[in-house]
Amino acid sequence: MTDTLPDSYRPDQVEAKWRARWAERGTNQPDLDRAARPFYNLMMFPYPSAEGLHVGNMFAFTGSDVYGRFKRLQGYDVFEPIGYDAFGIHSENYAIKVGLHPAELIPRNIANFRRQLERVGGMFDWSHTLSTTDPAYYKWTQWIFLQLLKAGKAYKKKAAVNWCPFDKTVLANEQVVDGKCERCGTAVEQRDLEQWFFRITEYCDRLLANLDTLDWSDTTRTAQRNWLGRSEGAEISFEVVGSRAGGQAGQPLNRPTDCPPITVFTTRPDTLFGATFMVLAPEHPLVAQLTAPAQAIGVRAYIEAAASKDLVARKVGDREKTGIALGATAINPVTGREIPVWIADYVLMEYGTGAIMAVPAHDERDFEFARKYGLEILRVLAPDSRTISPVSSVLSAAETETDGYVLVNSGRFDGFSADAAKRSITAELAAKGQGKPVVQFRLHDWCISRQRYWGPPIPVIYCDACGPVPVPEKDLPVILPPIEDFRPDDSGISPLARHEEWYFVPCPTCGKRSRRETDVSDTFLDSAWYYLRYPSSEFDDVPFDPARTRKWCPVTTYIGGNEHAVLHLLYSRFLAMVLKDLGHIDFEEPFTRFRAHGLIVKDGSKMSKSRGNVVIPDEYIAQWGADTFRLYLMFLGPFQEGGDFRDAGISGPRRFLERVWLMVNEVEEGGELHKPLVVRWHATKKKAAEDIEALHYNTAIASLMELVNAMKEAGSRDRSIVADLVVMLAPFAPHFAEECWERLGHTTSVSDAHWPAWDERLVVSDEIEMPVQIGGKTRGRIQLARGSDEATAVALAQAEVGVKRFLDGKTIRKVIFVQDRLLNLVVD
RNA sequence: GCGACCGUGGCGGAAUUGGUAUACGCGCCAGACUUAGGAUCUGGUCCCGCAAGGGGUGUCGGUUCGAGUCCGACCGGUCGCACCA
Repeated sequence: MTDTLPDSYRPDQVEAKWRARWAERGTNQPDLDRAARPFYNLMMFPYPSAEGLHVGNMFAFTGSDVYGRFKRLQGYDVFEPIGYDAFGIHSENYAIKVGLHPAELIPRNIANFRRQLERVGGMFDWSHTLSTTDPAYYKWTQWIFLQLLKAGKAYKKKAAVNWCPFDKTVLANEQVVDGKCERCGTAVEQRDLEQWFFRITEYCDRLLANLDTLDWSDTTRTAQRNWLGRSEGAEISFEVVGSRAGGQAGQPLNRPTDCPPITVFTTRPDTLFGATFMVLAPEHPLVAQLTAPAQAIGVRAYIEAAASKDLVARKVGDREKTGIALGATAINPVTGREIPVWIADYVLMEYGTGAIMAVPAHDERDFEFARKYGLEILRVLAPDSRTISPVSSVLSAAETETDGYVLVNSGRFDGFSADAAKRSITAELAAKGQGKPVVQFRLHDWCISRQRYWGPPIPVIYCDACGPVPVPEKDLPVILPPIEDFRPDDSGISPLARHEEWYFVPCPTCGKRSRRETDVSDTFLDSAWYYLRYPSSEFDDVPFDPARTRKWCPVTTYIGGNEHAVLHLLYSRFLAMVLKDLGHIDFEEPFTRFRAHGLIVKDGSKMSKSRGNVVIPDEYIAQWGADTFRLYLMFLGPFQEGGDFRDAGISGPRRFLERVWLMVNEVEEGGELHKPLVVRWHATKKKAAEDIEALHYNTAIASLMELVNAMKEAGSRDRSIVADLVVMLAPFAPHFAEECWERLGHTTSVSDAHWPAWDERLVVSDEIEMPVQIGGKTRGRIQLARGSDEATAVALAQAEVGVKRFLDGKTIRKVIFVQDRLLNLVVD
């Protein structure tokens, strides 16, 4: 056990020694049941790719680890787990590409990840690791699905989905970028499939309201707010005229029919007088009834063309608007005028009611459409009601900047402000039963179905007699069968359906031969609850033990990438709310504090395989050691902003460690310390602590370097200072600090030391060198006692050389004195 | 298009409430020690100028005794979202 290392700093030996000791001693395993001050330090678990951890992962994990180690030095019982988000399309596609089975690849990748994670010195509790692909884990993912199903929060419906013909699977809207599959770049189509959904939209209000209570970075909260997309407005009903009920031919136009009114959602009920036509989404259920016979052929062709596009292509904003009139008219409820009804694919069935009232004068899209098809444009907002002629003014573009405008061409509402008109018009419509105030969200229900292999099977059985039957909890997990032919085909049926022994099962209710659900669930479901599993990972009879969960959850601090600011974090929040409502947990916000880290770039551009600038950390760690590598990553830029990885920079942190190493090995006892060094010492203890708490690791490290520089300058290797330095370095360079700590005579781990206390009276010196400015320009300096207010007198008496000549022939008009900061003499 | 953020030496980056611009590190220059150094140590390093001094934080303007910091306009960049009615 007394591994004697040479006097020169040999990172490879030091790090190997301490890795072994930590494992032997269980240094990084808090007692989860008895911890007095639990601190759950979570980082986003990685997808275990075949390439191994890249520098970006290392940066993120190290930054989180530094924070966890710091909290431990502050006396917390820090639980810092790590695991693997190993299910999902990414693994499956890679497996297909290299012709191996994911079940074979993933364990191999995980082993490699673990080796790297240990090598870099993370304070991970390996006794509580997990992989989402482990049946002991996904058993509970399936259990969660069943709880939602039981509670009516999961449902199945046929829905238009994005279909990637290459990956042969459904994609979430978020996975489609510019009409293309985010993974493979193939153009996405639209298909109708039966899908499982979670009712996240029921939680919109809570998801939004709680944001104000969270200690999260503003950018992340803003992103979530935008994603939820709350807007206030009104639903308005338009009676239909001149349509043909049931699409039958031969009835005269222009007479009321039994067609129900068209309901639209608008945020601008104040512009209702300017609604000169209506537009429905091509999929709108009333389209068939509203289509006049003369238009039937054209309308059908238009609908088919729209359906052949993917859902995202429909949403690309700069596309030219197209549409077709249905040959029906509706009645504007406030003007009584008949306005034509059109369909156009710029109106989306998924938002609002799938129908809009078009106000071309004040909406760019409607304006463009009206221009193209020669529809009436009627201005209803103007700077002043008297300056605008009552007839429609000619506009060259939609007038959308209408702050402070008032209504015109709006009958009895002329002169109303937009806000007043919104209220009044909505109220009037409501009184007539033709409208009501409505709040809309942009968020849709969460589609969790994936027609894929590599995921947890959704635990449902379809029986011809009993219908869909949930798999009984005692039968969980529904094991993902180890089939060889896991490739998806374009049938839209999961590969699992081809596996007959698995596919056909007796109905749990009646025992008849039935079929399993063959869709697997979204990877985001795996990751939406993993934080609950870590503290309880050794329990196999419950997903999360109540006592453990109460002690450790919610997560104290969560650090991760902003790319998950919306989906992962939103889904996790939603699931926590559901689990709380169902009585499984007693909190509804899973992550008390969230911070997003920055991105590491290489030579100014994002690292990517295609650019060929991906940095493999292993080589750097081998050459420089994990401690130097960690220190460098944390020093190269602000953690929350990321930075540029450049080879040259890494030698600085290494030299710094070498210097500290020398000090430790030549440490001196006792001796008197010069005041400036004492001040620097105490100031560093304070500043480094504050900086680490704020995740300003780069400046924390800089302050430690300054302390070392000050010691060198003073020729001091004082034992107390060196010991404090070692402790403060421990979060960044843990193996190094352990070795130094031992050499200083300690037998316990440096991670069980305490962050050095500072004396608040000693963090600033009592002598100040104060700048003296004349007219705002620094002309000299004076020595002054802290707290002194005699700067002016001192400056005039003491600073002849530097200051006086600037005062010759001038009058001092004003004296600006900021205590302990500066003196500014304003002259004429 | 909308939203958020950001422009500081040769480079990565520091700068409490507006208060000595460029901390810390890299690189570079000079010197020392060396058979040697791409090791180590010492000193220097925003620009112009011998100096006194002057200029300087993307550009232009404003507020202020004082602006990297606040306000307005513009230029450039990064990241989200994107026909959301």
